[in-house]
Amino acid sequence: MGDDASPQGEVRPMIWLRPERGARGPRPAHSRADFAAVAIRVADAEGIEAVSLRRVAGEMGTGTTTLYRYIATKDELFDLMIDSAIGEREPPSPTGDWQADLRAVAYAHRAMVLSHPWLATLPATRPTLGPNSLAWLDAAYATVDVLDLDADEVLAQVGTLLTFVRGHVLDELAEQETARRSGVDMPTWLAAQAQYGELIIGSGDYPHLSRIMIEAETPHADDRYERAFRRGLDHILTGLAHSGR
Amino acid sequence: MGDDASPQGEVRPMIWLRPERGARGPRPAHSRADFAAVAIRVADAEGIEAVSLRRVAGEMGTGTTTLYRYIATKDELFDLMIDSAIGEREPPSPTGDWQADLRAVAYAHRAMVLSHPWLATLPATRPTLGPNSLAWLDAAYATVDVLDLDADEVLAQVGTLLTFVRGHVLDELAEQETARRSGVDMPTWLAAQAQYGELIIGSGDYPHLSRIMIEAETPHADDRYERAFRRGLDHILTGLAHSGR
DNA sequence: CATAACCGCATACACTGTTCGCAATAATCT
DNA sequence: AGATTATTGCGAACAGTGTATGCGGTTATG
Repeated sequence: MGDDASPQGEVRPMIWLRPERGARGPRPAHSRADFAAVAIRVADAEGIEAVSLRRVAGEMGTGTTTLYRYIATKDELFDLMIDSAIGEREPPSPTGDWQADLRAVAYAHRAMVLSHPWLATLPATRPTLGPNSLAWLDAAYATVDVLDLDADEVLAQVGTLLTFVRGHVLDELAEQETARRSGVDMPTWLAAQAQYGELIIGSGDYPHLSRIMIEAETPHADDRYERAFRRGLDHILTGLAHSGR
Repeated sequence: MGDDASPQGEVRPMIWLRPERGARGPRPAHSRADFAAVAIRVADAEGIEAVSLRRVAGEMGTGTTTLYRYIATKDELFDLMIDSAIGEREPPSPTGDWQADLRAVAYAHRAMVLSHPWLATLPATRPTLGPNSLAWLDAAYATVDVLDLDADEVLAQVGTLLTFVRGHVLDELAEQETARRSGVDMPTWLAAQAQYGELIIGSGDYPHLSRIMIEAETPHADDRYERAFRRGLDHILTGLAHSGR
């Protein structure tokens, strides 16, 4: 019988494969980029949870379901937002010093996500494959392409780095995002958090955790995330340098 | 007037600080753990998006709004799920070989998330601070506590590692999760994906990306994620070993 | 010039998280 | 003991969501 074991029918081609407008009908009044732009504005100002189809449509003066002439699903609107935001910046161009270049890519990536916090949470389990995302990925690969490593090694190295960056920014944003979503201001939230810390230490369980919380200075510094990021990068780049043969 | 500049009122204490039941009223018919368990069952079977308050309540035979006697918000149900799932496994106990121990922690963490895919996406911007989560964190710190590094170094090292693990598992799950959510089976989805790959290569933009896609062998291997994970870990551990003085 | 494809949109549907109010219950205070 | 008070379970209702369907007007193709 062969392999027609697939119960489901066709896959809808992803948005990047569908033409922006059909060849027949009237000229569309807007563009994908338009909708992405206003959605980004809303997300930046009020958080990703404020982005609803009705809101975006309203903000642009069109009927709600008009959006479905441009996207097939809300997730596709997110795809547009992501790729559009990534397109705001040019990926740094390689200088030949691969360590410095990788650092630059990492910092640029971090800056990008920090300026659009919703970027950190959205692509969680959705690959971002729009043209701008691909350009950045290409740039990342370009920086290590000067070494003559085999392709698999390059893949692993860039993968490790980008993976770390994403994870780090998630941590970095967790704090302020949680505070924002719970609707309290940072000082209040930090105080509540500190109180819980005391309780953890006082409980006597978690001895190692407690020691760190007491002794470490980094968590109290204003630039703690900056420092954690640099240190993490150091660790990874050192690792890369020592394993490239 | 002092510093009442905080416009918002009180912070609702997080769920771990509120008693499981009040001292006054009738004995509750269920427990937080009960609700967490059934929510986990639903999420495992049908994905996190199938977890709604009505569904969980119905699955347990209670009225929908009864849930609000146990949790204050849906996010808190997620908190319970996360900590409960983490509690299914004991964190590995240190042997003294810190490199091997960190590896063990990393692999255990990965296994945990792979067995409950929704764990990867949920805690995105929400810190998980339940008792079981804290126990795991403590275990992670314990493994590197044998070295006499200063607290800040420990913090950075463990942070780097866990950050990497989380990011990696997100990648690892992205593929199957996207396929699942779009409702097609893996072969169909992979075929569609490969077609897009051809297009990327054919376009001529993205030269470095294309080279990797063509030359690398890892992406075609069945155990590609296994290998990527081991390689990433190698990079990081090497980095840690060389920077710990 | 008929036909077919496409745009914008109003209506409707099934569902979501959450608020409110009320009867029943159990611990506490007088 | 009896009155008081905090809590539990829950039905009803609300404001909001993403999306399917169908219809009249618009544009290009045969």
